[in-house]
Amino acid sequence: MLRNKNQTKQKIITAVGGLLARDGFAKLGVNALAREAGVDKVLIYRYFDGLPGVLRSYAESTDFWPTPAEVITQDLGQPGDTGSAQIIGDIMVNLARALRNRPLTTEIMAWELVEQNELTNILFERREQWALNIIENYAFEHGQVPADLPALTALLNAAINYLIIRARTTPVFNLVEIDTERGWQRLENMIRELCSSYFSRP
Amino acid sequence: MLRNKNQTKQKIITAVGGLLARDGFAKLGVNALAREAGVDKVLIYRYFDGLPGVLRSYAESTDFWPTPAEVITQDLGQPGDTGSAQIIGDIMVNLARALRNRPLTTEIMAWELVEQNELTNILFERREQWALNIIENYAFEHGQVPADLPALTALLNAAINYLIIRARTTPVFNLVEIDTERGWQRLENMIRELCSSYFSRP
DNA sequence: AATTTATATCACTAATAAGTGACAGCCACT
DNA sequence: AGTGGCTGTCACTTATTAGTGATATAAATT
Repeated sequence: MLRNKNQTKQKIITAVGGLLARDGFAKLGVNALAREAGVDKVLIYRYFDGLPGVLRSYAESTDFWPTPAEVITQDLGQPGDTGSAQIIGDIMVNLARALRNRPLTTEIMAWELVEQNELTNILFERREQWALNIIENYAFEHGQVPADLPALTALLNAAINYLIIRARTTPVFNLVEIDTERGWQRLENMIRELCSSYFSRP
Repeated sequence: MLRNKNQTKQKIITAVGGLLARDGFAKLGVNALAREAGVDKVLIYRYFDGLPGVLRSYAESTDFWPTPAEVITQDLGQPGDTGSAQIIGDIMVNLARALRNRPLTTEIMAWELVEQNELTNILFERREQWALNIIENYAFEHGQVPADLPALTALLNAAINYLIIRARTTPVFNLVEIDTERGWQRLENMIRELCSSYFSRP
């Protein structure tokens, strides 16, 4: 027993990530968390005032969501800019790849579909902010937003989220392998093709 | 107490639907089910050998998934046929509408993302079968399948599923209202536009 | 060194879960 | 009428959950 409050708090917060990654949100409870952290559960109540408080702290301590730099690989409106369609397509493909490398975020995204809590609320806010930034950047750099950009990104983003969440437990969706690189290549190609044909429609 | 085995079994099966619709899958357990059905829980074990057995029977007794007729409103390859793009777009929009009218199916689709059981397995099989039919019909009627039809329908289908599941608990996704007719109009338009521009790409 | 304060542990309650064994009552058939 | 089997009820065990009050022990302050 380390008589060190901060270190104990840290152990608890770290254990949240461990539990989520290993057993998923379904098994995340006060007892399990205390066991995982190797700490008495009373301390969860004392230091965090219960599980929601732990989640709040955990949310602040981690960055679930990809950074803008991770997703926006082109300088919009700059010399290298290869055009609207490719930019949006790139962003979506990058988002898909970034999320596929974040099993913890995936887990929380799944959670988000079942119940709302501190973690999922924060994830929600960040995503909305993220979407807003893309729209605003795009509008700013290109003068005007085409047709219904929010609807386009909402659809693609929703598809990506679903397939990534789904891939945790199922290898195939609608005849496409969602657990292999090959399958995701097909999906990425389709995302790009959809963007490019949408932006160059008559 | 009705001394009638079949009627009791029926009450239990019906109660599954009621519980799912009202409280969601998270609260579906043996005790809750017995309470809902107004039946002693021992009978769940005697007649169905536990909860999984009930789910199996329930799955056989209900049709979660939209019928082909509900989704395919055009006669493919017939005089009225308005072209590849519109057909696929129609199918997807119809699917979205059909699912939006099936809160129970939505609930089970959400469940499907969290764990696998008899119910979700059956739903999975039907969906794959459904997708296969569309592909085959399409290939048959139009001679050849364009580019990567499975990837296209997988993406659109995934997007639809996600947004419908999501709408249970959240009104907005990526700046689009997913709990109103107006928001879904935007999404439906985008689905159609994506299909039409994809099929008419150079 | 003695006392106070912060840190961690223990032991418990109350609620709920899945699952089981023994019993009560009705019905049909002998 | 009596017997056997089917239908339903009750009472219980075991395990797990969230949450709380009292207590021990290490560290800091006096």
